[in-house]
Amino acid sequence: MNIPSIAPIKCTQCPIRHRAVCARCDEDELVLLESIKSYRTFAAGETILWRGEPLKYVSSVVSGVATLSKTLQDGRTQMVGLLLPSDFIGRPGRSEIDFDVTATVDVTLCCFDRVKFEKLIEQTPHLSQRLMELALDELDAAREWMLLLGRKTAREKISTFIEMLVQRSNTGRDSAKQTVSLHMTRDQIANYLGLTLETVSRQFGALKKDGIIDFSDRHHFVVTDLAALHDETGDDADGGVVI
Amino acid sequence: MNIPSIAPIKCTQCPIRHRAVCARCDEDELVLLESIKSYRTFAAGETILWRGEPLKYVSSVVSGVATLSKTLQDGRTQMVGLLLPSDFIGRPGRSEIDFDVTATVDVTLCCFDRVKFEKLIEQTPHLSQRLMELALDELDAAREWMLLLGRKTAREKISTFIEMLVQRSNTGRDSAKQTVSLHMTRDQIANYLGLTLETVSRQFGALKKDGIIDFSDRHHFVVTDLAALHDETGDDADGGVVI
DNA sequence: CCGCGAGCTTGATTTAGATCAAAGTCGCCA
DNA sequence: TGGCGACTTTGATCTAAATCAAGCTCGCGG
Repeated sequence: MNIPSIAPIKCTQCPIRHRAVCARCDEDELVLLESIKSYRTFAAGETILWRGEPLKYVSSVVSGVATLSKTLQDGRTQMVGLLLPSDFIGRPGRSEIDFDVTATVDVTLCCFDRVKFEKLIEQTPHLSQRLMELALDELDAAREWMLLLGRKTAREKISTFIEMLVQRSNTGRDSAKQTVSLHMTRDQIANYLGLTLETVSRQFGALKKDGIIDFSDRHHFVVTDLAALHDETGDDADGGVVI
Repeated sequence: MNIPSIAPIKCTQCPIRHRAVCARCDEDELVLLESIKSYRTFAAGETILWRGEPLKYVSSVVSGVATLSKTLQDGRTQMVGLLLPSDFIGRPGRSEIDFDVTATVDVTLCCFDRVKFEKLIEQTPHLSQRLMELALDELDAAREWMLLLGRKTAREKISTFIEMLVQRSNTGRDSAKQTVSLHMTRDQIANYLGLTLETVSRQFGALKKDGIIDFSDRHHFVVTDLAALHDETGDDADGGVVI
């Protein structure tokens, strides 16, 4: 549990300044936010929030990756969201959330006192506008995932997952063969895709055998044939981009 | 195609006034909305919007039921949302949507010119605040559905679906045995639950045989044992409500 | 350097739900 | 009033993925 305690960053120098809930805020608004913010860190594996726990803070992910998951009576669980830097946790106007939030790698959060944040939202259109955008983006992602969970085969699920990782790691740079890192265990991937860990393992094996991906070790691989990968996702041409 | 052409209603007398995107607006703001609104009706079965089609309007459902659905290359489809009165269609800042919207029964929409609505949002915090709430509510529903699609068995899916219908039809009144109406065909239900229509039919049959529900005809039934129904959903006690 | 344990792979078997295939029901229009 | 077509039920069979069951790999602490 040796978590590096990060010194609070000035909002103006914050790495997620232009994408987080504060993206549209001007200098004056940032000052107000700055006055109610504090940083918190969580080690990989730690639970950030339990389902039903009273929400003292809402927050933005500054660094790391966290997951949202829901559980049935008998313990079956389904991941219902993946939080990356700039994503928002919590919702104004509700004092608890209906899923668990867990850090998959070390996570740093920028936390705002929930009640104060709610008051700020009433007075700061830039905040509610941005939060609306973030919520609508997440809604789009959730719907894409519903299609995957409801209708895709195991191979299509894994291919879609890999394609998503590639798109995420292609941050602007040339889209040539890049090594993709899996920060999640097979079990977590299974949880995300609505599969079992054995099926995940078998499908990775099959894609490797078919010459579509190539593992260097269990957590790193290269996509050797992006077009073939896309064909395996079941999505129609260029998912979403209009021709 | 004999759609009753509804005369535009004054916002102040609108049945969804207190729940739709305009819920938080004051009298002055309503006047502005009224100036850019128009009504449109769609017959049962008609497509309201095609995926990728340029969005000229955003709108609120005034009456009827519409579905959002996504389709894979080979035609498999998954419903990703159910729109009831007061739900919102479209998103400011994006000129198209990534799913089809279809009327399941006759639908009336209150439409706003998209570009004008976007400008109004910039100046009207009450609109973006409400739209944020609506989006967050839908996001909660989508996540609940992801759990269902990813992890529930056919019987659990059908039971959850029925429980949802009961909760919707219990509008305040005493929760005694009420007749529940299915406005959807078996095929549409299958689409919603990530099943096939045969499985839906068999599970309805099984629940009837087990004395949990009782059909009067194919589209109307009574839940004879609500507690037993809940036990079949796989959810833990009282789904979401804290004790 | 060894051994332990978490995570992963691989194989055998089972099963829930899909798929394929009739036949039954019912509203509706001619 | 009869028959067509959309919707539904029911049955037989098939199959993708779950489940059950060993082993394997590899990083880490003693």
